[in-house]
Amino acid sequence: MATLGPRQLSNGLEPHPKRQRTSPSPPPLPSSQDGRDFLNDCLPDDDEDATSSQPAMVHWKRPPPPKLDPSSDPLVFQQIDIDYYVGASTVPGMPGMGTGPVPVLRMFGVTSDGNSVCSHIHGFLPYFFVPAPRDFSTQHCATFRSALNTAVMGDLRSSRDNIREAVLAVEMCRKSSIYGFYFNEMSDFLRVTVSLPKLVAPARRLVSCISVPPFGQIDYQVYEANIDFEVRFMVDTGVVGCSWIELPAGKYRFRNQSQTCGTGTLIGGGGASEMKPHPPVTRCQIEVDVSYEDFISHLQEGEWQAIAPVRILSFDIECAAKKKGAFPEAQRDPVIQIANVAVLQGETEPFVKNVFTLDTCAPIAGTDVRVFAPETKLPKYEAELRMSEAELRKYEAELRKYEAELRKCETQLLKEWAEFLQELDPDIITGYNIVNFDLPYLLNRAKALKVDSFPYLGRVRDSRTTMRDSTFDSRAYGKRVNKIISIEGRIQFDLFQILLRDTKLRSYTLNSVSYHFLGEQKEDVHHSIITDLQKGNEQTRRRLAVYCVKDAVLPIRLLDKLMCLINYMEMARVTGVPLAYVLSRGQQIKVVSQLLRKAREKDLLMPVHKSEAQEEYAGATVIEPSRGYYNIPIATLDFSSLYPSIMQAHNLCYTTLLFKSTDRERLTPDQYIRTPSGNHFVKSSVRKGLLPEILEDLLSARKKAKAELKEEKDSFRRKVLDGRQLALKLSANSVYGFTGANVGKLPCIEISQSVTSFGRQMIDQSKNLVERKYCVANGYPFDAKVIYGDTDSVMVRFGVGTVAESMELGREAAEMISATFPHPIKLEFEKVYFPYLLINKKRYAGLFFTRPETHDKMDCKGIETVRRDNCRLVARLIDTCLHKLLLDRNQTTHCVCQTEISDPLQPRVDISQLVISKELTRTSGSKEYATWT
DNA sequence: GTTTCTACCTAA
DNA sequence: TAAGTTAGGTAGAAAC
Repeated sequence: MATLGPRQLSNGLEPHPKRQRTSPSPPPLPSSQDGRDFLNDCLPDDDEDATSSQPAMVHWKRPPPPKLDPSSDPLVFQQIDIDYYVGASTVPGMPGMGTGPVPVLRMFGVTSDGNSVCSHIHGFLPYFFVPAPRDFSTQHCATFRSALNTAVMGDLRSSRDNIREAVLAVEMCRKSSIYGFYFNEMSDFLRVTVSLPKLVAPARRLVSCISVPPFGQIDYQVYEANIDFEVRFMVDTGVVGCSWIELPAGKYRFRNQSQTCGTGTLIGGGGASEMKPHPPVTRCQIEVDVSYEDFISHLQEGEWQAIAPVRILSFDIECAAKKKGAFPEAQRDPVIQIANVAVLQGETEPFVKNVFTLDTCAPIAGTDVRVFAPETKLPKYEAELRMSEAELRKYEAELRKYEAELRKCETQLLKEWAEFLQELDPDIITGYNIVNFDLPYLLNRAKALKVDSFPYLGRVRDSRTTMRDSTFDSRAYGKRVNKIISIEGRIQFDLFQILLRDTKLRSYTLNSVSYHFLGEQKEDVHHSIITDLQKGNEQTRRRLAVYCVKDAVLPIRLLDKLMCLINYMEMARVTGVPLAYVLSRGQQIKVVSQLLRKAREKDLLMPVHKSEAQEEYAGATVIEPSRGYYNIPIATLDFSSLYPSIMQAHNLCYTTLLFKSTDRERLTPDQYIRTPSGNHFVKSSVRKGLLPEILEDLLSARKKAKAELKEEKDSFRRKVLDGRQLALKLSANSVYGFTGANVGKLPCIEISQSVTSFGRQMIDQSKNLVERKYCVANGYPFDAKVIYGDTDSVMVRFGVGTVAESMELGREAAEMISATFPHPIKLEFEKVYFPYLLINKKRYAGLFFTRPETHDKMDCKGIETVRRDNCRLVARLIDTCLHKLLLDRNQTTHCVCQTEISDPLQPRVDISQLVISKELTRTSGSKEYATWT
């Protein structure tokens, strides 16, 4: 699938009419302190074309959409956002027709030619299940529906919003619960369909309150009543996040290409009643209607793995506080600049680079400067003492006039920026902290200036962009307070939030992040001088604009380097959730999405979990460390993907869990297992668990990523592939976490405690096996000893003196031990540490060898050097100590240490006793000093 | 002056 | 509403 190049983009497009080139030949760029023009690195110069009246970076409209004939041409696009709205019923032959408002799903996406698409999807309705009462039959469905409908409608009272029917259908079906093994037997369930997603909650609550004769009131366990509507839809229609969607010819209907769809066929089957086409409601180039039963979601194979030429806009704003150095307030302080950079996914050069400036600004090479300047100039201010009263009054009047004009300019700037955004029509909006700063500031500022046309940044024309606060509290990510900004159809891909989620850095300023990932500093304009630069002249404002543009360029470059978009799209595809979920939600929803898909294939239902206080359960073993400095090689053996492999090997799943001893009695002993924690599960020969299947999928995807990693030469792309395989591993690991999630969608302590109990048993067994085999009694020169181990690893001192010998024994031992465990459990030799400093549980360091010749790196775990809750100086000091201890063993320091390390096997040096008194840490100039004892 | 609890962060 | 897990080190405050 070819991506769209800039050449095609500009084809036939006029430059933006409002744009005025500020100068035909830009003056020289200002230089940074070291004399190097730091911007040349990222801003391509278009000087060669300086005399042209159509400079680069001004064509931002999308290519014109092709003329499609819906009766013969399919419409194919990559969907990037899915949501729903409540609208009037439009599709004939669907349940709920004519009963009032119905939910309509919406897919936003991009075609391979770079056209934006919105597809309204009709006819899909929310539902949930309850077990059918004993002796229930189809003839009872109507009574049941009516009783529940009455209850829900009564519950709605004043908030009915024209809803005429709440419960649309009650049907019988054969299903089984996912939770527990019931001999593969199906039983009768009732599928309750309601007219709107928001009615699921009251219906689910009231279903246990109604009395349906002759069954009476029943306290139902409800199933799948807690599934997000989008996820429900995607699971049922086989759509995964960011998949390619094909609307076959004859199955969809245009809203905005009246010239090509004059007599389009009706959606939902050849009824005689010709429908009037709906007018378009979005700003997408192609807007269509389709039935939820009539589209194809392509599996991510072959050409359907491609990524459409998605438009990414990065922007950054500058605002100037009235008071120097104060934090700007949108109520009072103006937005003085907005820089915008746009690229197509897959390309490195931006096709738009501009900056909106309040007041004049000198030209910047390669950047379209759009000036919003007042006619009058800022009046010259002389020191008060020198001005006469008349002069002062005149000055103040001029100042007021100037400021009023400036306000008008700012209003215009905001207005035109919103228009620019709509014309550019980005699929992805990025930047640095845009969600919690730039966007709220712009929205608040537009409100303060009464720019009524501003807060319409989404793709739905009349839908206002709104803001609200939300808190995200998870044990894994901690508590986070964020703004939620509604920009329908565009994904807010805030790089700051992404880095906060995916990385653990000491500092998250754009500057330090750029340095960390791009090896490049951005020279910060300190916020205290922004106001002065703005109050200066067109050159000082230009300087500010250059920084502003750079702040918009950097997120794009970071996004590209870290391959964030691709990785997130991959994650959405693998786990099946919408792209936006990967950014804004936790791990659980991904597991739920996968679980629901697998369950659906087998007619299994997920119960709604009633949250009650869960018991705590035991986790992993940490082998008591034999603390010390080891001057001989230590081999490390690891179980790869321990918990996932345990779940696979022992078929641990909701669907294989045996609750009652009476159930076990119906099985032969070879049909089930007892886990070390005393729980029982049927073997895969009886029924294969869903969780093991999901894990197989994830781990095979990981294998693929690792294979690609092996082929990849570019070091940064290697890191990215490494990141992907790590993400898949994390996803696989979170399957275990999901079953143990205390406040979760479906915790199952039997599974999680069985997993950890197997793990404990395995690490014990590995320790025993290796120590029992590699001993003097068996003819080996030394008694091997496991000096440490944590969860899935054992560190073995074989006693041999060389890395090569240690590796040889390590490989052999790993193979020997692996053979004692069922597939796919595998203990692998991973590395040798030599020398190795074992300080404490979860605190150690060593030189890391994967080949006998040279060490790969110095590996530090849990020590101050890798922790972020101490000052950098402490980390550096400890790092130096570790270098001296591990690397310069025969240097001066060695002597210092040597007095304490007489016998390498007898620990003397305990680095944890190096106490650093942080109070004595001080800073002088650019250097830090520490006093330590 | 010791023990206990809490916050924070990391290992796996 | 939605939020992966337990084990465990270290530092400093609070409790005894």
